[in-house]
Amino acid sequence: MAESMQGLHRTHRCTELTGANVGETVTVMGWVQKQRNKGGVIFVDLRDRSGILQIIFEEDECGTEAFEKATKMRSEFVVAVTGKVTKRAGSANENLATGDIEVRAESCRILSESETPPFPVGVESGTKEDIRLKYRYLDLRNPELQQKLILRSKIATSMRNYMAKEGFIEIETPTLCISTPEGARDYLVPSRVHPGNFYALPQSPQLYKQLLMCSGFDRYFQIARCYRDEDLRADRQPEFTQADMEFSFVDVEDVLDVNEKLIQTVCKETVGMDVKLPLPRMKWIDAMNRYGSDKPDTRFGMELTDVSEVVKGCGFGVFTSALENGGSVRGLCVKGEAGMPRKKIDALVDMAKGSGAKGLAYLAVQEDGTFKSSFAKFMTEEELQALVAAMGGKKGDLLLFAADKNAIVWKVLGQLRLELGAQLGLIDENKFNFLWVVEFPLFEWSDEENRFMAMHHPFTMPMEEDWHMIDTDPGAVRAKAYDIVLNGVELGGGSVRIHQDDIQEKMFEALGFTKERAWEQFNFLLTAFKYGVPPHAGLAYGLDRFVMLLSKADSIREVIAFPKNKDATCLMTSAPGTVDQKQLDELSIAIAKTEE
RNA sequence: GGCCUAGUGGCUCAGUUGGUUAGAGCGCCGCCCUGUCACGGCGGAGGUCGUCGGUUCGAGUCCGAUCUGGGUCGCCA
Repeated sequence: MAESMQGLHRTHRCTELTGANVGETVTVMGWVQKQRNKGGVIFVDLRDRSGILQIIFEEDECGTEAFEKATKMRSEFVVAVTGKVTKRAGSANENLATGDIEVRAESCRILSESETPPFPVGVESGTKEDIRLKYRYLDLRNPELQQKLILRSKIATSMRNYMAKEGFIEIETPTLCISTPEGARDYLVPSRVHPGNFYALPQSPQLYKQLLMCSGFDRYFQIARCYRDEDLRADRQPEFTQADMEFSFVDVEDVLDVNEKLIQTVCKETVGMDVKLPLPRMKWIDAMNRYGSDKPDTRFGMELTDVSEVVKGCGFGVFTSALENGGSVRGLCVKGEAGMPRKKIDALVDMAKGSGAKGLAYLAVQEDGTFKSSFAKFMTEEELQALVAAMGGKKGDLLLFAADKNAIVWKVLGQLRLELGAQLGLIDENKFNFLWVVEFPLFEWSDEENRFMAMHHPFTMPMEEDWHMIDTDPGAVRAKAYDIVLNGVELGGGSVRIHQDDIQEKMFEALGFTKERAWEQFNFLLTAFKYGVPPHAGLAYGLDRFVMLLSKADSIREVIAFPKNKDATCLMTSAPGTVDQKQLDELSIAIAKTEE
């Protein structure tokens, strides 16, 4: 029987009470974490979002009625207790913030009873994630999870405050938008009023914020929900949150400068971390050459080495044919791992194949100076020695090589590097390495589409010094685009936008758009640009990832209150679900039968 | 869509080369206990091993399919 709380007022949260409150009569409310019945005395650990407080029930003090209720209290009952704060008579509990005090109950109410929960609540239980997601509201009672959401709130608040102070105006943009073709798949929303027409949920407020610049808002900021209908990962959800900004009358430096200070401020205010400025910068090409990634984890070394020149003309066909096809040969030097068991090496080879390599060549420099290698027989001793020297290989080192097109070699070795870094414990988990990656290519070639695609988006400003190559060698043109990377995770990215119509036209041309098609798809933006557009630039953070990293969570799901699983299903609500025929009819939608 | 991985009482797990009534800890229920806080003591309930099919005298244990969760590749301008 649940009781009313009529006439009761909570005076404190559990851990708001300290020794200073001894003697006060207080009323606390929360969930029963644990009841310990000693017969004549009952202890109840009461939990609220602040933490845990011990309540003690003794029949002489609280009366028979309250004592009887305390007897019935079970885990997750919601109770209210009024009593006097006292120093504990017994020993203190050092594990609790309130471990030296307790509340001696004078009366209590059971506000809500609870069935036995499906898994232990409020503690680390090791319960599988699908069960926890189904009962997310219970899992969220866990203090660790609560702390992550509280940190999220602090980060968002800190960002807002900073941006406001810097003169940014927070403006909401629509979530019912027009679908645009480039980029990720859109989530579509059918229009009832316009049968056969669809809104798209925004993948980002990109175009709107550029229009706001056209409107003269000068500095815009928004914490915006975004949607992408692509397959999920540990750090990807179908809906996620961007901390989004745009500036007028600026260039790259201005954007980076404000954002460095933003990062410094947020880190200091939320987790007390000091971030030294300026943040390091790395050109995209250097990031790829050194780390095989455009979001390098610089917490450890093991950088890639390009040995193309060294193996040119050697006897190993895999290497030479890769070079002949315009590719490269690069390697990783894994210190002290010459003795790595064959099985582990094979696993690395499989991993390399999984990311597109045809194979992975290895060479172990054994302690006696001899080589154990998958390709030594194809090369002369001199060639091998030169290769080892180029790699900086010493006795006891394991050298791994990939030979292919640059894109594949980078990817394979970049991934192996991360895997080995993790396996060998090279990563210092206490480091927070922020890094700007700048001078991204403007385009990347798509084999699938057989054309150049915008690496960032079609409104990204090329670097002026590269513009002359737009016709002759578009792949070599760099963009005024930048990413902010933290510990190997892309935290955010942005660019300077094109505000000159001739450049924009050329861009569309390079991307294979006809003028008509470009106008068809981006009509509103291109029209707006005809009426006076300021030079502008911006950046957006993946807020979820930011929180994930600052809270040291393993998955973005831990910092989102109600996340979806990897198939984009909500295990709690079962969304997405089917709808009534009536609803479909109103939307003029027929479901194509899917074969079993 | 591909690959890897897991699926045994409410939770976390064990389960040997396939062999009689499938185990443990926690939790749960009952009784006892006035200083516990991973409380303690005694007693008890609860699973047919994700599902379907196959091999076998016999399957949690082998095979096939399938479902569900997680990771990953493709994908994510």
